Amino acid sequence: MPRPRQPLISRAGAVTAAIEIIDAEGLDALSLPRLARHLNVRAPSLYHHFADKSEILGAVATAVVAKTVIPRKPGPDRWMDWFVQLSLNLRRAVLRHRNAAPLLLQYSPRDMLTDLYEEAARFLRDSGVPVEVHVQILDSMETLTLGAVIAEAARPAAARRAIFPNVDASRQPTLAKALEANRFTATQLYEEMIRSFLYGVVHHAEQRRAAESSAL
Amino acid sequence: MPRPRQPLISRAGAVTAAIEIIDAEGLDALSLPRLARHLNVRAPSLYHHFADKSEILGAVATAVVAKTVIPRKPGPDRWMDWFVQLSLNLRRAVLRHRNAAPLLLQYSPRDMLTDLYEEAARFLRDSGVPVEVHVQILDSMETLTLGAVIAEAARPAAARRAIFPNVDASRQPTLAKALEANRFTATQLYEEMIRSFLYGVVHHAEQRRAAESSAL
DNA sequence: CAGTAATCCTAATGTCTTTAGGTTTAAATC
DNA sequence: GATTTAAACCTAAAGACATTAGGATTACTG
Repeated sequence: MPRPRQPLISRAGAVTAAIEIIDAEGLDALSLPRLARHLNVRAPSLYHHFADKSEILGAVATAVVAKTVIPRKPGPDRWMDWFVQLSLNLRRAVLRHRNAAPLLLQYSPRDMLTDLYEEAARFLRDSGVPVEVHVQILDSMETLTLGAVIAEAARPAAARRAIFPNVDASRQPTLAKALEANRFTATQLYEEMIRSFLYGVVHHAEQRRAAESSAL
Repeated sequence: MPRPRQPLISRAGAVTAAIEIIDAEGLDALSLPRLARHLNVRAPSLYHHFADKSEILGAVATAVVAKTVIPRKPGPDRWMDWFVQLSLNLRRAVLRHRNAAPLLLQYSPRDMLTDLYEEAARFLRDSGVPVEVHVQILDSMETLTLGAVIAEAARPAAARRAIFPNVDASRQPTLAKALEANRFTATQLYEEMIRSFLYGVVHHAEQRRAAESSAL
């Protein structure tokens, strides 16, 4: 076949098609022949636009995370809300393409997010949060958010409704009672996790400061 | 070749060999021919002991998590320490075979851990922690611990020392200062994350209770 | 307008997972 | 103890995949 008037493949188009396949049929279904067929093209042609398959997967990971909405900054007394909202937005973005979530492990978006972290660090500083806990907050927020959302996205469909699957009231009575007493949905559990963590960081840090200064 | 006097393959032996290969050469290096060669055997013979490759991977995931040491219970006033120690032990177990960590996503150990969660729920109850937050604690502890450790294990070797890679002091000055002010190692950050979260859960829950009762 | 580079193709290689079917021996049954 | 059954290995082969080599045609570039 000749070179076409207009390219049949574009990076963006290939990534979009890849995401469609992953969404519809899962990560394992994404093969180069499969992707090529979706683009009315042959598999080897993809190598003119990507070095190899992993480059495609990396681009998919980036595209998924890139759709995260960065919230508007509230006043300095509400900095926690900003982080909570950012986490929720990232969670949404990832869960929109939950089959692609495992890619975020291999193709970490941390490089992509460095500028966002600078912005966040400035926001923390301007909000009066002590600089000693900035890294703790940023690092933990990332592992927490990314880790939780990846783990949640990878959960099989069957186990998605129940928070704990396979709990037998006769064999795990205490756990069963705990499940009855729970009033949170999965999203709320996620938000509470973030919120509790942030609350814990500042208060725990304050405690330690007080203990250290009184020890002098 | 005839049937041997003693089986050449055992499930346990195959799993051990698989872990050795994964440790030494990574997850992608584990193919059935590769595993079979390690056992002085041919690839199709493995199908007499496992239904397919995913069953092997699942067994690997279980074996990795199974080495987690479950700490002895302290007094009820120190229940947080128990959870922190449990998380640290799980982290250790996973990081011992960090290349296998991504398997924990697909082959979740949650089924395996149901009895442990029952034990933990009883411990929470006996320690006087209100039953409404039991599920919150257990669920979050799992996603938090597993998510964080998987994310950390998947981090490329180059980025392992630095907590944030690719930070340029001229382009990200605030973040760079935050990194200077940080006094935690990766393990300590992990422990602090768990501890802050637990601290936050109980205090945040207390706050909400107080707010609700005063609203009556 | 000549030369170079882009964009697609077909063909082929080597690897992988998995199935089919054969052979020998161990275990179970009569 | 003889016979049957099932276990545990094998070779061969099918079908899918990632990737490379090399070729054709057209679009750009000077």
